[in-house]
Amino acid sequence: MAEKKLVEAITSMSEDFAQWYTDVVKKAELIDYSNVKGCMVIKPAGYAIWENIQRQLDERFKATGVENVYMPMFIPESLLEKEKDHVEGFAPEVAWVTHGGLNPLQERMCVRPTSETLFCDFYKGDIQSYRDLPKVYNQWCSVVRWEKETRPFLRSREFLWQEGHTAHATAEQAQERTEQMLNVYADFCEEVLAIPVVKGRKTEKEKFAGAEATYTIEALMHDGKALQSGTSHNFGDGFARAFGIQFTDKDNQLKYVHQTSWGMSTRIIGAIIMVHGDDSGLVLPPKIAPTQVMIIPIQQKKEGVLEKAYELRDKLGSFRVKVDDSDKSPGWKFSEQEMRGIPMRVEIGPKDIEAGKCVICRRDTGEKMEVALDQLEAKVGELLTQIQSDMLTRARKHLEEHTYTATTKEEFQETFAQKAGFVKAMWCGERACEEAIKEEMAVTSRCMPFHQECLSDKCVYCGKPAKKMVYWGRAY
RNA sequence: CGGCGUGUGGCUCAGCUUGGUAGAGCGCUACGUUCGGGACGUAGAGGCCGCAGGUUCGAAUCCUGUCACGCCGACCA
Repeated sequence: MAEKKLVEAITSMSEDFAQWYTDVVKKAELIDYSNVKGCMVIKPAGYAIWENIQRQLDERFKATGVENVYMPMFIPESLLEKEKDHVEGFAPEVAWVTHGGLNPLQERMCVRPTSETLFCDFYKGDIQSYRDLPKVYNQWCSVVRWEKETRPFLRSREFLWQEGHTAHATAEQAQERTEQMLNVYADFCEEVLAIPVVKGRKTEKEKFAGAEATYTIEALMHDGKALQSGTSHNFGDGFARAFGIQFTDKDNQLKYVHQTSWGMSTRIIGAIIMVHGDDSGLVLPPKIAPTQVMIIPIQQKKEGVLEKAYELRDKLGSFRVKVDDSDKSPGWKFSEQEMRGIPMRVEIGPKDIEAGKCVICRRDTGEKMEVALDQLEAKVGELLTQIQSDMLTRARKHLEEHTYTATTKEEFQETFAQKAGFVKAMWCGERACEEAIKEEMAVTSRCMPFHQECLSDKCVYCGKPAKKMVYWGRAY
């Protein structure tokens, strides 16, 4: 992290974390607020991050056999209503289309809040035989949920995401796909975004409307709040029964398919900001940064300086490099590069050219060093790799240092009163108990991790026999 | 949905109490000097004061209504 605060315009994290977040989002020019409440304008710097996420995630999907499709953005009311739990979960937050031009519609349609019902309606006609299975489809699209309180990336009324929807012949295959995709998300977060996550299963209370089981990856933000960063659901044959999606199996029996769905959204950009950012602005992991290296010429009007800068850019052609040749002062450009989170900076001026070297500076640590021009390419490659891995190490340390345990109710309350982070504690498995915890302490169960530990044999809250260890926390 | 608050150049805001015909800083444009941590000078462009009524000789300012946005709560992946 940079030693001192270099940019006055950004509120420091310790002063007001929410304001810091808003300042970073604006100063890094990721978005602009629009005149449509709860909807944001994603600007080039923000959209380029999303494009990198899309490209790298899509490659990982395709490697597991996923095919992309596109579904309608409208859902007729009768279709949305077919699965009871699902409609109950989403009805309070859908936007309705009631007119076509000047005429009222016979049946109103909602703008998709998620597309399970559309995929089910499609699969119903498209699947007849076991030979048609599995279906492993995904779509990149936007969805609409009429949120009352909105924040850039974290919760907006329209957001971009991908939603995968699969249909399988057996429950085992569906479960396997559910876990496979959760692992794709977790690996992507750690390897590309340098964000460590906790993998686990949601409780009944927190699971997706209509799912049999919901799995999640939970990340910990710098302020100690949790952010659900990706989900994967196993629907069993619930939707198949509601929609009548049947196939004839090898044994000539008519059976219902088993389905899954999984998604990751632009919300993950909020996680990148809140996991890696510092008081000078955004800090992007090299693998996701639209620009990895910014070359800043010093005294660029002096003969040969700009030419040298362009020459270095061409020499660094295997990375994503830009030259800031605007007529701002160097100090301005430094701040700009820092606010935007560009991982590395190269300074090149007349003195450097004469000495055959340049100055490079890491965004994550602020460390500056001199490098001979003929070693620049190797050094940049080496440092970008180092930054990526250091960022993950730092984030992992933060996660570990802000994960606490509690075995008694007093300890549980005390920890949340004094610390911000995850608290691992045993739970009896009863919904009423979970609700009481939320009511009394304003924390929710984040997940029941795959890596279970036995901290005690009693529920941390009610003292009844414990069934699961749960990660608890305050969430975005 | 409930409580509070705010609408004045692109942005942040002053002016409103006590009506007299719109200001500052930043940003923007042009030219020049600068350039190793947000440089400076000179000249310039840009606003029917959220909207609609009303009071008045005269309204950014007073009155009524309305719309939008923000924050806090409730709800919510």
